[in-house]
Amino acid sequence: MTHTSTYTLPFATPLVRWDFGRREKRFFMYGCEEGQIAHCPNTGSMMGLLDAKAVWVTPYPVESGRKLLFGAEMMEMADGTLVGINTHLPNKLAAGAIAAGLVTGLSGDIKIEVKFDAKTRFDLKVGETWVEVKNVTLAEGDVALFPDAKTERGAKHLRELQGIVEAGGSALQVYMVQRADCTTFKPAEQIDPVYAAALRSAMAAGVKAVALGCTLTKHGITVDRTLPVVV
DNA sequence: GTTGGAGCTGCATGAATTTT
DNA sequence: AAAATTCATGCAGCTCCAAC
Repeated sequence: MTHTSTYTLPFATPLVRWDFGRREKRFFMYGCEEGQIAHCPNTGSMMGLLDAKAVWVTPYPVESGRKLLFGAEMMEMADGTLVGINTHLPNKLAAGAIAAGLVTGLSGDIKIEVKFDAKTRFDLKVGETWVEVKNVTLAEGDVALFPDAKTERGAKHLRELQGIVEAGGSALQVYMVQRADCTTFKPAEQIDPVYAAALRSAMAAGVKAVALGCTLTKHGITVDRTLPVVV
């Protein structure tokens, strides 16, 4: 490959920057000034992101009916790195990136939130390949890490993907790295060794894994490169 | 009888706060 | 010290009723 295609997901309106105050009770992001309260759309622990110097928020229209008129989208770290925290976006980003041809060896119709059986659904199905997407926000140096907290579910998903491959199917795990300062991806061995082992096992069985890197601005998120997955 | 949609309930989420 | 509660939101899975 001599060049890489990209995919950009623009924000509906440009984000607004607040000096970061604190996160409270899971759902609230406070700026430093009076009245700066935003909904936090990230269900995770957000490890490493809560000493940010700023939070970038998207304004919601009054007629949206939301109680909070802002939603947090990105954290700005001390070194200026922007980290996307909206856990609803990775599926769209992955679908767009795949459609744009960023992931080699994948083709066919892209469907979102596809039922696998009565209990399980996967984030995407591309042609005959089942795809699970994870949002990555944690990094150590230039290494992106997942998960940022123990995730039994995540390991379960990997075992399911492995089951698909062992039954003769095709499966892919996508890590959507919503920050621009990483050059490789690794499972977070220290945080969740069970997950790391499950990833190695799945990959050995033939589950593909790819990490996609993003560049973020107040106008949108661009998926612009792949990162090597090192296990 | 069958289908579709509106509208409701309940679940899931993590951590601080409050109650027991 | 442990258990329950709270917070906003999205979504799955219901029910109910109207339109065929």
